[in-house]
Amino acid sequence: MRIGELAARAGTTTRTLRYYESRGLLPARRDTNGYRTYDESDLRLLRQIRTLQDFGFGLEETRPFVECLRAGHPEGDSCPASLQVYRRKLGELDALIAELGAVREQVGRQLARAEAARAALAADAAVPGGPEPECELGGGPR
Amino acid sequence: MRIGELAARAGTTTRTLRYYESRGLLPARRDTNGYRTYDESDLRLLRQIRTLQDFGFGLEETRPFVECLRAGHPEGDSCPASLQVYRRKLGELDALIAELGAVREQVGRQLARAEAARAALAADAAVPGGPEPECELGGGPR
DNA sequence: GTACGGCTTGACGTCGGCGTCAGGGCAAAC
DNA sequence: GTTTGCCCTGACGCCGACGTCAAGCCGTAC
Repeated sequence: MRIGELAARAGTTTRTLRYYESRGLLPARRDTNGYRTYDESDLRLLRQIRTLQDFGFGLEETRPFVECLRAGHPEGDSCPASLQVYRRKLGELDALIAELGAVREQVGRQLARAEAARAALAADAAVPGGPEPECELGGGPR
Repeated sequence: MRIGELAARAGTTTRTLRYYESRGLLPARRDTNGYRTYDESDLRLLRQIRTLQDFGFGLEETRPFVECLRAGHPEGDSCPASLQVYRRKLGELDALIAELGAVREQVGRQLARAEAARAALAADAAVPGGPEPECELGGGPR
């Protein structure tokens, strides 16, 4: 099969395949007119790459999986190097999720605080004789 | 104060301040020799920007906060536009955290599966007369 | 013949937030 | 006078995974 068909079957683009080839990740045979030629095994490699990419793996991180498959192993993660990538990724994910969770909490607190401040201002404005607003925001009369 | 001092006091670089200025986020007055001049209020604006940047906000997302402060409000998040940014960010964070959590789970399952497969192979290799391995990994005959 | 779709290589563009140089000016210290 | 330190503008570099355009070849259909 040629590059367009492979791209379509993997749900990607020809540009992407040429890029992978330029990175040495998915080399192609050439037929007589210079066109790239692929077979079903290439489709498997490509799908492995795409799956990992969808997980957020960098291209280089997919290499051990691809080489594992190319070495004849039944799965891309049948090799120790692939397992190492999995483990490293899990650690990165955990760290990132923890960090994002902390940020989320911080932002949530800031929002709650700011909303409470605004609510206080509004209440002040609504109560005649209440505290004076600090600026044009509250817009209360004096 | 000049650019170097402001940068130092905010824990950032002069390059960063010039960049913010180029984006219209933190304009500077100029003294007679063309040097940028800042005051304490600029330091407040800058610290607001930096805090949000540390939270992962994009530069454009910090703009409402900066403009809020510049308008004379006591806090960068005293304005509705800032609250909107907070809320949008919370949504993005929740979505991202959920997505990363799902990925983490998937990767964790893949790792567990792959490790189990390797353990099975090792056990097979250790037990004479056990099941045959599939490839040179286990190295068994057929 | 020619029009068309698919293929080729090469190279620049994208996005954000700066880093890092190149080349030169201003002011104070020695 | 000259060295030192800070300042200026302008412009390219970076990172990743491609998108997109340019210019041209291959083969088939009309």
